[in-house]
Amino acid sequence: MCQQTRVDTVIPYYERFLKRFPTIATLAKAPEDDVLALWSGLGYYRRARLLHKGVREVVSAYGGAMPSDASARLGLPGIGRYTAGAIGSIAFHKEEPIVDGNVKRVLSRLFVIDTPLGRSDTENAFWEKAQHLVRGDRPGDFNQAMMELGATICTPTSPRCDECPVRRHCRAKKEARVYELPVVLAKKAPKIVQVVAVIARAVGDDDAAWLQRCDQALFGGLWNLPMMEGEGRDDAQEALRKAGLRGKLSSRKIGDVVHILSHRRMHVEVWTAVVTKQRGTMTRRYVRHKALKALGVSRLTQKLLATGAPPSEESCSCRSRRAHDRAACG
DNA sequence: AACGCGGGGCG
DNA sequence: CGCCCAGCGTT
Repeated sequence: MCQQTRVDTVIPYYERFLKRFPTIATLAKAPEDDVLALWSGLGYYRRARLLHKGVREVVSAYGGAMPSDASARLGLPGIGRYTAGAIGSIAFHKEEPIVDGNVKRVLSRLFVIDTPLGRSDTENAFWEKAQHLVRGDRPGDFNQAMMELGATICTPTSPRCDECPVRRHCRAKKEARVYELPVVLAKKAPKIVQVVAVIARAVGDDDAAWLQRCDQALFGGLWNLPMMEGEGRDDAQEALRKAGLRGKLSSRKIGDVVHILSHRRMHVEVWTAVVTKQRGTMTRRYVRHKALKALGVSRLTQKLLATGAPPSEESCSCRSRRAHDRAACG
């Protein structure tokens, strides 16, 4: 969960997740929908799918116990250098390094590593330094201390060098280059995408909306509304058709939603439709609002569904459940 | 060696 | 509004 996501954001998800899946066995046994349901809103949903896949492999290939061997760990889905090192150093007390965003900042300053982040030579330099430093009988504590140092003292914009326990060893401080490190390359501007989405309800049943589980890269494994790139009524109609639905589209869009991702800026037109009743399949079906929390759903989908339901008092914990369900599905 | 992949909180 | 976060897998 902590891959590219702040610890403070993760904590409530983590608590809920471990309450529901306290062991490798329970997680391995669970359907993917259950796993994604608890991940909903956290983002980077591939992490959840890889975790699930990895845990199943731990069961099938290693008898349900995380392998202590480093290369075996690295071979598991979802486990890269960082996670392998975290497990190795913290769980197995092995002298394995950890390099995360915090550690990169600390090391780049400590040793003046001034090549750009993300470049392989730069990244290798970090791992080499970290590997060299993690010596002793408490590698887990050392690694966590490095991350903590980066999180609390050696911060991106306002480092507190006067309080830094390793200030005397810091080459960047000595050379007054702390503020120029690490070197971050300019990131590409997010691509703007115009999208139409349709909240489709069956005739005589306004309590459920048609969702389909997509497997493509964006929001893979999650349940989404019929959606496609485009704008206007014709494209909304096309989205409905592509979803395999027949029915009447609303005369106008009912709203617009802007959704910001790190690499995309999505402008979404929200339409509604009343469609002929239809049986669902494994990957597409009507979902009642109450059943929504049992499935993986992105924030975007939550926003889109909420567009048809102006918040009465509180957004989620309504007293009148039925009215809320009805409203939230358009 | 680059790039795609969410979402939120803070300056 | 921009930045960056206890990264990983794919191309």
